[in-house]
Amino acid sequence: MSNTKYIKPTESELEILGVLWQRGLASVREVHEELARNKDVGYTTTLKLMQIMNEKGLVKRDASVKTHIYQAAVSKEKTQKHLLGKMIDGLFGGSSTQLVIQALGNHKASKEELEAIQHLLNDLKNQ
Amino acid sequence: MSNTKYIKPTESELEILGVLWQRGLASVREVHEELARNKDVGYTTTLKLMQIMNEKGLVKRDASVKTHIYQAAVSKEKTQKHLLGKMIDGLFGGSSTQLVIQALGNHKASKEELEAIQHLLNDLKNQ
DNA sequence: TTTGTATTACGAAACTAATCGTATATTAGT
DNA sequence: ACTAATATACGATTAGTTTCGTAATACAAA
Repeated sequence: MSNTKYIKPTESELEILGVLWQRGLASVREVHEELARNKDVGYTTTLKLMQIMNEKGLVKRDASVKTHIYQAAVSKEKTQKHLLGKMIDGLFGGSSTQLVIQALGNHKASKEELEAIQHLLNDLKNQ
Repeated sequence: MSNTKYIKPTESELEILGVLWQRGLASVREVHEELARNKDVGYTTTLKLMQIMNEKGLVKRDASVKTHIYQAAVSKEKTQKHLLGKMIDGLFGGSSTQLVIQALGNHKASKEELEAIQHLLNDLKNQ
C-alpha cells in the first residue's frame, strides 16, 4: 500500500517548487530572492511557506547547518501529471484531446515543436 | 477599454459552471442535484455559492420568477483558455508543447482523436 | 385562510492561504 | 566576550472559501 497520498500544492507553493525544481538545492534566501524578482513579498513569508511545505512533505530540508538547505520532495513530472489530469477531468470533460487542441490553438509553438508533437503522435498511433 | 477583468473561479465554482455550461439554464435545485451525485453537499451551500457567483459576475440569473433561473456569464472557452494559459506559464515554463506532450503521454486518446490533432498541427504548420 | 412546502436571504462558523512582525537563536568578526 | 548580521520559530492578522442553520418569503393545496 502506498503511504503517499497526493498533496495539492497551493499557488504560492507551486512557485517555490518551481524554483527548487530548477535549482535542485536552495536556501530560503535563494528561493526568496528568486521569487522577489517577480513579486513583492517579504522574506519571512517565503520562510513560513517553506516551513509549512516541509510539514506537508512537499519539500525536504537539511537542518543540520545554520542555513537550512531545501529541496523539492515531489517530482515535477508527477505534479504536472496530477494537476493536468485534474484539469482534463474537471474542465475538459476528461478529453485530453480537447485540452491539446485548446493549448495548441492559443499558445504559439514553433515549427520544430509542432513536428516533435507530430512524431509523438505517430508513435502513439503505431502502438 | 474592457470592463471585464478576469475573475478566477474557485474549485467549487468551476463545478457549478460545468453544470451550467452543460445545461444552459438551470435552477439552483437542478444544479445542486447534479453536484450531489458526486459529492455530499447541502442545498443551501450550493445556493450560497451561486449567489456569490452572481455577485462576482460569473453567472447571471432571472429573478423575476420565484425559482431563479441561472446561466453562466463566462464562456467555457475563455475560462479554459485562461486556466490553461496559467498552467502553461506556471507549471510548464511557458511551453505549450511540453504540456501537450505530458497530456498525450499520460491520457489515452483514440486513433481518431490523434488524427484530428495531426490535422490541426498541419494547419498550424502551413500558416 | 391556514397549513405545508419549496425557495431565497442572511449571518456566522470552520477552514485554508498568505502575510508579516517580533522574538529567539546561531554564527562570524572584532 | 561582545556586537552585528542573518536565520529560524512562532503567533497573529487578514482575506477568501466553503459550509450550513435559521429566518423570511412566496406559492399551492386543503
